[in-house]
Amino acid sequence: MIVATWNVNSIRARLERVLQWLDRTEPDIVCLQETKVVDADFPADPFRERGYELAVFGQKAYNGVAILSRLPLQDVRRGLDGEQEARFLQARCGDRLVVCSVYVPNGGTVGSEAWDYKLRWFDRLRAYLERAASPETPLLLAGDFNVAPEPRDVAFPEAWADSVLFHEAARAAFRKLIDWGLVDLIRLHHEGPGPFTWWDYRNLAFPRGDGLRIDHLLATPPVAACCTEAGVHREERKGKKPSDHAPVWARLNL
Amino acid sequence: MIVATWNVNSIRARLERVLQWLDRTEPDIVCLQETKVVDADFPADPFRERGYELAVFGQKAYNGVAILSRLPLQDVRRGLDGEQEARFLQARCGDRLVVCSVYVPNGGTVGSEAWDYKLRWFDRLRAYLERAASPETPLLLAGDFNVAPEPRDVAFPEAWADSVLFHEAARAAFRKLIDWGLVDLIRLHHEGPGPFTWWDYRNLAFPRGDGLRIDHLLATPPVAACCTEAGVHREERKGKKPSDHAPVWARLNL
DNA sequence: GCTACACCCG
DNA sequence: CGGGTGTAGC
Repeated sequence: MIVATWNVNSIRARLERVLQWLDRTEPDIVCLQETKVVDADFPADPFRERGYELAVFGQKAYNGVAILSRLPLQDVRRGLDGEQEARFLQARCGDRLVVCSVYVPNGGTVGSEAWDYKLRWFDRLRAYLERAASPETPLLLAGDFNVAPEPRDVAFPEAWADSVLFHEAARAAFRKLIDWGLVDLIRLHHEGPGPFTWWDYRNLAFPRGDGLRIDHLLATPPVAACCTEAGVHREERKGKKPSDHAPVWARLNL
Repeated sequence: MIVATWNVNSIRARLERVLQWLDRTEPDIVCLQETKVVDADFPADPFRERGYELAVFGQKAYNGVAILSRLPLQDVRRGLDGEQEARFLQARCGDRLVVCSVYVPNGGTVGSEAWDYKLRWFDRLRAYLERAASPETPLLLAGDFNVAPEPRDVAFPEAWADSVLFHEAARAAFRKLIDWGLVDLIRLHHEGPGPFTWWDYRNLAFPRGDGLRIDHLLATPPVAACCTEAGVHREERKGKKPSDHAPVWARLNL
């Protein structure tokens, strides 16, 4: 089976591209972020027509997460410890695999209130895992973590050193999450540098090759053990009306 | 030769549709209205590539008129008696034919200040013709006049009787303009009702057939005498991203 | 740059 | 409804 995550930067603005990618990729499970739509307006029908069950958790203008699954979706949990922002959505796909679609706060600028919120959000996510999950059971955390964990995850690390996406404090928060018991599926199959998953819309970042790897598929060891392949669909950052993020995918021999 | 007028409701939003229509229609002269763009941002290159000379007169958010011509453009005049609003543009196309792209004020609501301005604008246009033109020389006034002159120019005349587009005072102002010495080229070839040129974006006006004929090709007798055919490209109101206006065209055996 | 949003306008 | 404007967020 194929699992994937994609920050689509508005599911309504991106619908045609997402559907075409879906038809080409045929993933079994997809986590979406920044859907930017309230649940009543989520364009569910084209996904249902393609055989997916949906769990959606949206809000008015920002954020918004969703899970598409060809396996039966159950035990849906919306929000991290009952927060109102639509950044966390969990569901069980099929018998055992628990999947979380995650959109970590960007952090604004280093030192801001938003920055504090981002670092705390990592702590709260780790606390949630400690209390509600176990590294021994099949769990997939997929989403936009807004952190490039290591220098090889940044095309020009020096230029990004003080940014919210690569600041040492954000990387430390990400590492603490990993240390709970998660495996970075991309790094099982790619040494790097890259593959990158995000290029700023501004400053010609994509043509200049100024990418970061901030979208991740993180899984517990029983899931990671059966990951045979993983990658990034970089071509989705090209052409007309791309998201600023590319999809990240992994093949699981479950 | 073919002459045409089209209120495009933003040349930037409509560019692809206008170019495709141009390639299919191959008009020699086109008057555009509601280009909604300052001259520096007018997308001139695709028109030049197709063999047109351009005269443009635009402003920031509203209005904006342009003339495209395969014949040499000369003697360009911008604005009606030096007004700032981009509603009038005149040029000579080729040796003798003078062409004006005209965007008459809508008029807001009957009785408003905008309504007064609309009626006066017609007076000023007539005064301009009296002082600067002659019914004996080749002149084409093409544009959105925001007036349906007669009941046969409105699909549901009773419903529109008190509107700014069909109010008796607006029709009288239009008639006075015609009486200077202009011929309505569409009415040379169509008895009506219709053909209509505008359907409100709101209230499902197009599917309900609720159209008005408010865009006109008005010409002096020497031009009208060689008009062999005229019509409205109603299909341009269909499909994706249509303008609310359809192009009006005429064939001149000049 | 490319999303949203609110507002103005026909 | 579908253009324009501006502002905010990333």
